[in-house]
Amino acid sequence: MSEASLALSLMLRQFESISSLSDADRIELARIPLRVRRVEQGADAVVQYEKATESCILISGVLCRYKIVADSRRQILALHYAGDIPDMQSLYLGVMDHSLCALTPCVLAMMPHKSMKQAERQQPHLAEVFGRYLLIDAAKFREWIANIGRRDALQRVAHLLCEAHVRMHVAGVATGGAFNLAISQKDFADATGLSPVHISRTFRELKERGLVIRRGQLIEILNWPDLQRVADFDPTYLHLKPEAWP
Amino acid sequence: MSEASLALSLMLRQFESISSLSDADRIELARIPLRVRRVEQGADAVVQYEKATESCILISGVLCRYKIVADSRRQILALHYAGDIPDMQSLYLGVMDHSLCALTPCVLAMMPHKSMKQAERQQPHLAEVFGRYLLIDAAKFREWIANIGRRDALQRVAHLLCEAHVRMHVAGVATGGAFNLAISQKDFADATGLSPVHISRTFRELKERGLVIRRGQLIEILNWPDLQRVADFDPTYLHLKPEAWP
DNA sequence: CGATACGTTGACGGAAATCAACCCCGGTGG
DNA sequence: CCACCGGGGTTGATTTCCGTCAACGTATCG
Repeated sequence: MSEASLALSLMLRQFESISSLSDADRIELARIPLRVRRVEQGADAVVQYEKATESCILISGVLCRYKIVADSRRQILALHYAGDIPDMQSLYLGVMDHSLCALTPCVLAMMPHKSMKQAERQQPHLAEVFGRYLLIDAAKFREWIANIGRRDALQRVAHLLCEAHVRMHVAGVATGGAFNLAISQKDFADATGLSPVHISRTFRELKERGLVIRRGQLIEILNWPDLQRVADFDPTYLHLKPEAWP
Repeated sequence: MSEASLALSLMLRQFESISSLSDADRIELARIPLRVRRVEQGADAVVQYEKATESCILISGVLCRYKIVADSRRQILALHYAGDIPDMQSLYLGVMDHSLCALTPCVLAMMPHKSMKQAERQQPHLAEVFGRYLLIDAAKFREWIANIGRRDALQRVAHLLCEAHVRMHVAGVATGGAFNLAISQKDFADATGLSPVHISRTFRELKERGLVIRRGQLIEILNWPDLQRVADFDPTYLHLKPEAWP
């Protein structure tokens, strides 16, 4: 399968997990021209204050949205996996209030906003789908706030892993009790508001408790029910269709 | 002015601060029937898992969106002031993934989703305005994440006050260097991910540094430029129209 | 092979949580 | 009128979690 057609099928699956698409919707989405773009690890795909004219589908790799605060500390706002559209909001919001960085080498499919708007006009239902996608994006931010604000280190990391596990399964980029998350402990730290050193200790504790093992890039979930319990994970906020969640 | 017409003018001002309305838009918005509802302090206006059929304009009081995590700790996700529409997203997202609580006695104007959808149909531009409003909502969540994740107590409280100051001015519910924020230190704590005791100490430090004084319900800003500097406050994320910000 | 990035571990320090006492103030009721 | 109460706020003492620093190990790569 070519990268562009892979991007299309990932996007379709993504939308079908939260909404329903008609054949006409699918055809219209397929009309959006895709330009493949590679971003090397550590490079920014989009930077804050930029004015965007296209959005991207993440075909492979892990990408994050982040902000830098005063003393150049980084806070990661969201992690994105294959199938995600991390900068959809730029379709409606002119200027970026945060940046996108490739935490691993990434392959993106760029969609011109012009074509996306055109698709919306042809199939108004697509506007609803895009809107729903963005609102669920916001719901994830809300959970992220609760995670950082009111959970301790163990719960934070556990919760992040729970969300990653579910989302990667729904997107069809992971199966079984393990998944690939090739990001560094520094990245985990910036995502959870902790320090890299403490992330190391936290993964040790997760292992000691028999919940999760991190082996290089692989996250192996040893005890899914207990992990959810420890993390206080309730996937309601992902607003998935019941069928989508295996 | 009646409460309902006050609600309308607050809503119009809110939308005009981030977008532009035509006369037709304004007329269509004015057609939405409003039902006034009072919520006493400490009561929930909307609760998690509920299926909403209307959204509200906050006419007066302070309202918050919050989540409860495992050990019944509360995390406030957003503060809302007069003119805000705190549950706009329920227009598109069936089930609530968080609750709304009145931190002070509140007066709300309830808008049936049916009428809002009708307004969108009559004036498609309104759908864009609603969408933009929701995307800016999400942008505030992102900044909230950065605030809690990577700033210390002093910066967090300072940032929260900066945002409140700007938003209340833009909404026209505050003027000059002081504003009314009748919420308890427990509420500040749950908003910033800190403890009430530490909020008390932090306000003391803000006063000692000559930045802000909190006198009962009144927040007096003593040194706005320095407060912004300490808070690392950059209002880009509010996506205001240049004219809106005095 | 060094060079470099990433991860681990231990020692130490610091920011904020917790605990507890106390204060102030507004309401209530004898 | 004043005693009593309760909610919020303040303050100090103590604890805890996590950050920082530093040393060391390990893997990858030119």
